[in-house]
This record gives sequence, structure tokens and C-alpha cells, in this order.
Amino acid sequence: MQVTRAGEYGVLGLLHLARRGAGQVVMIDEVSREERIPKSFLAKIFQSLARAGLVRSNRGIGGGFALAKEPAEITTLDVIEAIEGPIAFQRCLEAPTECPHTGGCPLCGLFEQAQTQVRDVFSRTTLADLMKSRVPAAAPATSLKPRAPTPARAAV
Amino acid sequence: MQVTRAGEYGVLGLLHLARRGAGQVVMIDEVSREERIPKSFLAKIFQSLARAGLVRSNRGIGGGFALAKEPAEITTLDVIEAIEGPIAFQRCLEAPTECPHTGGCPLCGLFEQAQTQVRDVFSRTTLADLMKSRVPAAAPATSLKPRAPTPARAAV
DNA sequence: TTCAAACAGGACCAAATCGGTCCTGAATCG
DNA sequence: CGATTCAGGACCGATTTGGTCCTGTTTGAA
Repeated sequence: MQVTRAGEYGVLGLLHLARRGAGQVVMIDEVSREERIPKSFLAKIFQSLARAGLVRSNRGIGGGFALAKEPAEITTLDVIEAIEGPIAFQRCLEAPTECPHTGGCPLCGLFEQAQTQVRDVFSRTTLADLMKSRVPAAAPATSLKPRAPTPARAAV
Repeated sequence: MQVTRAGEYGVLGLLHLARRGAGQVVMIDEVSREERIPKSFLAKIFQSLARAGLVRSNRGIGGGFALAKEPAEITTLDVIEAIEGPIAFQRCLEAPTECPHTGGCPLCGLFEQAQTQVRDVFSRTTLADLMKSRVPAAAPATSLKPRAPTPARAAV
């Protein structure tokens, strides 16, 4: 029941790109250094993000990564699922295979509810929201609401 | 991002006890057989549940396990956390250690939201609810998500 | 045209977790 | 006593996590 480091690093990395400004090309090396994420690992993570179309990559001198969309159009769900694959609380929720438990398994409904809630939270929060929500590091954690007013977002 | 088999088996096992009636003492062997859960594994899981005070155990002839509370007083969160430990989406949410990321980590708030949602879903659903929600393979359940009507289940 | 910078991608790896099994031991009942 | 039933720990194989490393391939500039 955890978001993996890879997922976490992915969001952090994209957030770094977002802060550097839209369209800005940034090298893995910088992101790695400033966000304190192992470079090789981050490189691998960004590969997934590139394949998912969340970033564009450029090779060679002056190369690096840039966001492929506006920060407000990239949800944390996009990022996490690009890296970890679809969020699925249980096997029965990811495959068409039937639940093997006695008579209509009562748990599937429950797991599905939980899963939906999580996906909702992540799909409502974009990189833009996270940028706004940065807390001043010393203040006694005001409100942990990363905002919600993202209107019409086509979740997934 | 999954509920482990152990957690799932735990809920299923307690649900079995609940169905057998309050106070009923049932042997691991029966639960294992009828719920199709490996016996040794289930025994281990029930140890956790006993330690958490969710079931009472009796040894010797005529022994077995019985619910320690009313089904309506045992939430699925109780069960899952008794087995898997506290639900924590991220390290920063389980320990007092600080998030190591640049300036107040914006992710903690997000993960906390997701985590809260999940815990809410599980803490709102008791064994009694799950008993009620058993879908008779055709009747449209009201409150809980109806799930696809489980058709012919194959033997294990 | 060549070279170095930068990403692409796969092989590999150690450690942790998952999903169990198995064995010994202790309690309990008849 | 002895059968039964749980308690608890050791152990185990497979998978996942969290990386590293090495060999490309692309690109821009000297």
C-alpha cells in the first residue's frame, strides 16, 4: 500500500521541470542533483515518462527533458501510472479474471471503492496545483489541501 | 499499491466467522477449507487477528476461533491494519522524520489525502456491511458498487 | 568529421517483501 | 496420558523494489 520511490521521484522530477518554466529543457543531471535523486534511477524513470508522452527528450549537447504539456494538464495520476502502471488494489480489479471466492466476492466492491478514491485524489491534483501548494518549510503546516479547483479534467 | 493476500484472507476469514454467527467457535481448518485459503497461512494470519483482539482463540478439542466483537464493530480497516500494519502511502507519513526534499515537500500533503481517503473507505465498512452486501449474483445491490454478477465459478 | 554531451535501453544486482510451508511447543479436553 | 487445536518461529522460493552499469544512438559544435 505504497507509492513507490520511482513514482515519487517521477512527480518530484516533473515538478522540477514545471518550476523551471514551461518548455524549458533541463538535464537529468540537474534534476538529479537538485532533487537529490540518484541519477541513473531518475534517468530510467524519465524514460517511462517520455514513453507516456509527459515529457519530450532531446539528446546531445544542450539536450535534456522538457514538459510536453502544461503543468495544469499533467495530473499526478498520469505520472504515477506512467511509472508504476495502473493503480490496482487487487488482482480482480486489473484483470477480467473472476474472483475465486465463495459466491460473489464481497471484497471486490470494497477494494474498488478504495481504488476509485485514490485515483480521484491523484487525478484531481496536477503539477500546477503542487507548485502552488509549496509550504514555506518553517510554517507549522497550515492546511494540507493541495487544492482541488481543477475544473473539467478528463480523468484518464 | 495493493492490499496483500494476507489482508484479503483476513477479512474473508473473519467474514466467515461472522456468517457462522456471533460467538460461534470455528476451527481454522473449516475456514481454510470453505474459503479456500491455505491453512498454515491462514493460521498465521489469525494469530495477528488474535493479538489485535479481533478474535478469541481456544485451544484443544472443541477449540477454534470466535469473533471478539460484534461484526458491526469490526471494520475492514481494523482487520487490514492488524495484519499489514498501519496503512501508509509514504515513509513520511509513518515516521516523524522529515521529508528530505527541497523545501516543504509538496507531496506529503497529497499522499496524506490519498491515504485518508483509503482509510475512510475501509473504516466505514464493517464485517456486518460486507455480510449484507453479498450480491446474490443478480440482485442490484444498492449502496455498494454492484460488481459484475459473478457467474459460474470454477473449481480451484 | 569527429568528438563529447546527453538520452535510450537492457543486463544485472542486492535487499526487502510476499506468499507461503513446516516444525516444535504449549494449552486444553476427555 | 494423548489427541486436538492454536502459538510462534524458522525457513523458503518468487517477485518487486530500488538501484547501478554498460553499450548504444542521437545531436550539436569544434
